[in-house]
Amino acid sequence: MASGTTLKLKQQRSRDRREQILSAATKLFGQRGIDGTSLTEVAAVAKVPLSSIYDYFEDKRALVLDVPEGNFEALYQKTEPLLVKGGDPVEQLRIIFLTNFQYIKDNPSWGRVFFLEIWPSVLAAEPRVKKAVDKYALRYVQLIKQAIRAGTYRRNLDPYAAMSLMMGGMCHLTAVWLLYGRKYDLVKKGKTLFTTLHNGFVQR
Amino acid sequence: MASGTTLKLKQQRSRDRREQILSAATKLFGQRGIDGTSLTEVAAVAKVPLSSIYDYFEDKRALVLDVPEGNFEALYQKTEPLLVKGGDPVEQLRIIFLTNFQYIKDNPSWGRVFFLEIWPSVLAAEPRVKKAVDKYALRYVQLIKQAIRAGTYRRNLDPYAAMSLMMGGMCHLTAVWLLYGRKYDLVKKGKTLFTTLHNGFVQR
Amino acid sequence: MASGTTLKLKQQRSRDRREQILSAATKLFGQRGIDGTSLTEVAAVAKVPLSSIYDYFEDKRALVLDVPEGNFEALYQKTEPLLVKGGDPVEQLRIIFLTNFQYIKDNPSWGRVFFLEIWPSVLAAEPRVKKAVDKYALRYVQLIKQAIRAGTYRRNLDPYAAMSLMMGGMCHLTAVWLLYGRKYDLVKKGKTLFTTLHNGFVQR
Amino acid sequence: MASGTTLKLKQQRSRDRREQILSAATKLFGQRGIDGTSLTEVAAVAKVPLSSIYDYFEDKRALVLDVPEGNFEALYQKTEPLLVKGGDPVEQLRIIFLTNFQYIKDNPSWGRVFFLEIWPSVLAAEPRVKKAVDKYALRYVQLIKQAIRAGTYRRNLDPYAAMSLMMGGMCHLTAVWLLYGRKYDLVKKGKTLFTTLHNGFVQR
DNA sequence: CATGAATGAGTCTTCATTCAT
DNA sequence: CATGAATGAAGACTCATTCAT
Repeated sequence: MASGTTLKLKQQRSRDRREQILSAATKLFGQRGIDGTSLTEVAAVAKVPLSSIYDYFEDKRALVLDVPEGNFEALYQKTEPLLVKGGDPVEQLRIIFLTNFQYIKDNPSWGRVFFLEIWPSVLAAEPRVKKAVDKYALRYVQLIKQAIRAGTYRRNLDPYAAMSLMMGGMCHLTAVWLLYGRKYDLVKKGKTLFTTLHNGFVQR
Repeated sequence: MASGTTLKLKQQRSRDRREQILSAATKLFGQRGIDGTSLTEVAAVAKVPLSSIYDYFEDKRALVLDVPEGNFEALYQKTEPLLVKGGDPVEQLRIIFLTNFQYIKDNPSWGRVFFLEIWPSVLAAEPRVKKAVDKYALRYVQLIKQAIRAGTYRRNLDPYAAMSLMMGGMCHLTAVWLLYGRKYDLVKKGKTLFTTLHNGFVQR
Repeated sequence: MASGTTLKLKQQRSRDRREQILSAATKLFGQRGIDGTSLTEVAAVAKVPLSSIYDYFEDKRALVLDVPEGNFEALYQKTEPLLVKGGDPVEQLRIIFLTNFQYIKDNPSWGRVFFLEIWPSVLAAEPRVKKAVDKYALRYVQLIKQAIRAGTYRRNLDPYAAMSLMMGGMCHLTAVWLLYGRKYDLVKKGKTLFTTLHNGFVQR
Repeated sequence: MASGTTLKLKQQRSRDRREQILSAATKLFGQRGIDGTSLTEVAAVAKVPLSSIYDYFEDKRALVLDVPEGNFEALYQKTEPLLVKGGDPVEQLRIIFLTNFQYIKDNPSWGRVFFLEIWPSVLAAEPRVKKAVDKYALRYVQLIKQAIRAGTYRRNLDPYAAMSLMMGGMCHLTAVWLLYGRKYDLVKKGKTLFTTLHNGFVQR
């Protein structure tokens, strides 16, 4: 029993440390960029010995890749409950889009890392991240296709171009928001974005 | 006479070397990222001794900053002749937007550096680059405003959101195009983008 | 117990390496000058990897500054036991002066670095070194003042000029001794110096 | 004739440039130290193309060595007229000593280079400088010996130790004067130094 | 003599990563 | 699992010096 308890405690502690490291990494990567952040710094901020990072992550690359993965997971968990299964595809698109803005607003560090570091970086070609991004993008494409089939969006709308506009717009808006000091309400601007795009997508 | 010729030859040679370095840098920065590219590599690709880089650029930062500046210059020179002064603002917007896609298509290296490295990076906060980018973005904003005033675009269109969609869409489309091996016609996709956005912008 | 022993061993090893580096630096700085000595050379002589130097010293400057500091400490520890507290100020002056010569004789490397590199260099303006030097010089001044008050040294003796003569004489004598191959007995010459100066200082 | 005139003009110009370079070097060496000064900087201050330095000096070492030599020459020319041939050796010693202080006061740059850079540096072992310094020092020794023979200075005075005190005192005083911002009258302090030393040298 | 341009050899410094304990 | 210490490999940058003209 004792050893079982100890084990659990240890596992808990392990998870905590892992989180500490990931969170420190996210913060620092966002602030100074991935290449501008040394593992020594990550360790310092995470209050963990440098070499302990290697107990949780294979190497720096693995750590970098885990940052978006964990956040994508969290984003999904936030989005899922809000989606009314079988509901209007456009409404679902709207929810997904805006929830993402909300998530960025709540986790600007991650926004910074993802939109200014990971996504643009060649790492997006990195299978693990690419898969997550593709999966996310694919969802947009599918909902757009559904909306076309449902007759809400026009027949000749290119679902991929449409998705590019949604993701690109989000990326640009977020980048500007971050670079200029988060002076306005990101989610509100996100709504404007969605409306404008929606106007361009609908059947007349 | 002779010395004049010599001088010209020398100046020509200098310009050439500078171009070689700049071009090597653009290429490598796009391929491996700015931080992932060492000046040693730049020198090797440019077929110039490492220390010669310092004859033309103050330091690495200066080299990095010169990449977008030079290309912005070139982009302007390509765009300007195409613009019919006093013409329809929407048509001008279209030309500027598509010329940019054409330029990227012709200079994918630069597209890579700019859209995947410089623009998203904190460097966009770098005065010199920021100025160039702002100037470019402002042009979009102004034309959109003109189109609103002319009644072509709807009154309640947020010109900045609209610009974000145009630039973000371009960025995303380019990134995907680059990351997935330039398999399709970028300019054509750019046209689709413009049409879709235009549809969302117009007055009904 | 075991871990205690291990810790001590580790600490011992660390101290040793630090000493090795410091000693190599002292030697090389004296031989080739500070600027003429590369950290690569220091590492080689200390038989330590170059990057390990940075485990013990912040940077080259810190290493340079640690050379005089450590030796001043050692010099103090040699001098202190010899001073009879409350004794004759002139006798104390004599002891301090001659102990320094003895220390130089025993550690010519340090003499070289200190008198030919650090003291004359602008580094003497470096707060850390300046403080140590000032403290040392001040001692001379105070003892001279005491001797004046005691009536041993003449009323109109400028204590600072007197100190300059003592320190300058030591510096010059040491430099010559070093540059000309340590051919004579430094301490003996030091005694001559002291006597001559003393003659110039006393009340008649 | 014409060519002769041209030649002379050229020679004059050459001498000027040489002086410019030497003067710039003296200034910069004094300010930043010899190793801290690059030839590029010397060229910039001397307003001469970098490569022209090599038309006048074999290499940096040669330039460094020429700095004290030229100044020793100038110092001699200042001192010589003041010396009454065949006069009292002590008086001559005094004149030489004080003229040197005056020269330093008038040319603090040189003082800095010589006392803080060249003299203490290993360069003093450099034959050319060593010779000049030795010659200068020898003069002191000879005058001191004369004073001993004349019965002014005591029989058992070690002329070399006496000289060390004079030169060392001058060096130390100058260094302090320079490092602490030349706050007091150097020549006046020099007089105090001489008097004190003289007191220690004389026969009783 | 004059000089702009070029360059090779080095310097300090950083950092991801390993390993013994 | 934990961790302090160690290190190899590399990077940005400098500078004395050369050379073609």
